[in-house]
Amino acid sequence: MSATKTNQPTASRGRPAASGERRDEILAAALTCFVADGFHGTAVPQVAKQAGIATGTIYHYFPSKEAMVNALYRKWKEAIGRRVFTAFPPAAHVREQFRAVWHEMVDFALAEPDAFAFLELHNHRSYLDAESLAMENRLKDFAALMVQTAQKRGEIKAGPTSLLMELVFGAVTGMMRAHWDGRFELTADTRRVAEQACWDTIAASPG
Amino acid sequence: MSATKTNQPTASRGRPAASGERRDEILAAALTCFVADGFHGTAVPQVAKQAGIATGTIYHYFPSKEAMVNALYRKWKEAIGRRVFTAFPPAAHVREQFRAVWHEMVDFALAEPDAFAFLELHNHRSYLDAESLAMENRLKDFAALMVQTAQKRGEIKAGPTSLLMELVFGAVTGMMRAHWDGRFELTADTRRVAEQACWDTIAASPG
DNA sequence: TGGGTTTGATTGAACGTTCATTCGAACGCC
DNA sequence: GGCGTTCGAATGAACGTTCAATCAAACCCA
Repeated sequence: MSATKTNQPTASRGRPAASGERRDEILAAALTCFVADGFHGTAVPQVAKQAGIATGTIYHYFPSKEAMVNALYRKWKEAIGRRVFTAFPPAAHVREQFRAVWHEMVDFALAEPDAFAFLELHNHRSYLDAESLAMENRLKDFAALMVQTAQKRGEIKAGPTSLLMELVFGAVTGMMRAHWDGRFELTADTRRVAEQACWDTIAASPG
Repeated sequence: MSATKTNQPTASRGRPAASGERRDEILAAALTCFVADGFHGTAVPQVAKQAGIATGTIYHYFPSKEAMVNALYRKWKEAIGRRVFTAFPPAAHVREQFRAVWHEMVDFALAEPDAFAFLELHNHRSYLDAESLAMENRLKDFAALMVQTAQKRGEIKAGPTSLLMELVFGAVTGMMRAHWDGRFELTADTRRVAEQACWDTIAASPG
């Protein structure tokens, strides 16, 4: 009948998880919570509960809640970046390059809806650090190169490269949001229409 | 030497503000805070400080923080809705209707950047009530009617009406975000290019 | 191989802080 | 004088974070 302020043993502990596995479980739980309630709207114990672990364990893997959200952001920003970069056909015509990148992005969004929603549907500025924000630009610089090259050839509209890119990024984001909200269904046919529509956005005017 | 737990008088109080004025001041302060830090990232005393009033005064005008954010959302969603509806030329050709609506939205975004950013750049689902969310749909139903009519005439691409609308809404949102992030400048020329690009998104394919 | 030791992952109660909200006193105006 | 408005300290719940205790596994030397 110890009345000490220390904890009493209740369940199994001390068993280490396979390396890196526990960390990923925490990030997965955090993703679910952040997508539902946002960063500030999610409590750390809530993430722990979602992951099925104790609150303290989170701090064994991340020094702070902020470090955790930054790790999560980088993980998925890197994932989508690698996918797009890998799918990019350097030798193909711009129209083909665009199609490949566009479908890769949508494939990613459909395969990892929470990750896509977290990356694109939230305002991260108040808690992401400089390095995390820099990753965003690396992806966009790559896309800018593709667009700029095609602009010089007259295959894509003249005007600020960033404008054209953001119009398409924004369109895809809006499309995915509406799809998840159930405002329309994203069938193979619909995808084809949407891809063509996005290309028409930046394609050199028909005259 | 009163050691009571009540407060001592320090500054002027009790002076009533003109009717409705104080309420608007609070909403303006809340908008600034919510855009910067998000709803959950903003403390009520922070809003009070921004408004230059005491914390308690906020609760004279709003029963809770949640009621406040809902009032803010409705105020600006109604404002942009009224502007778009007023600017809409019912007798004009679809191309002209689209141009009018598009520029009205961008005008609003430039005139009220915080309001636009708050409405479109944040994920509201966790704190908006049903009535607030319903306002969103009323605006979109109106736009859907314009698009659907033109689709039947073959002036706009075939496909889910919502898809085409969301592509354009998303594109405009992405464009404004990039503009405010300083990724390009939104000059009169750029606006013209962007408007045409958005029209090309939904316009019936050149063939 | 076996018994003692070290390692480090895990726990959850506790801590100090901050949050949304309350409330009684103070104030200006009718 | 009383009513509507304003104030800001008080309140208790919830927050992010800490940490001593715990135990399973890995390790070590016989």
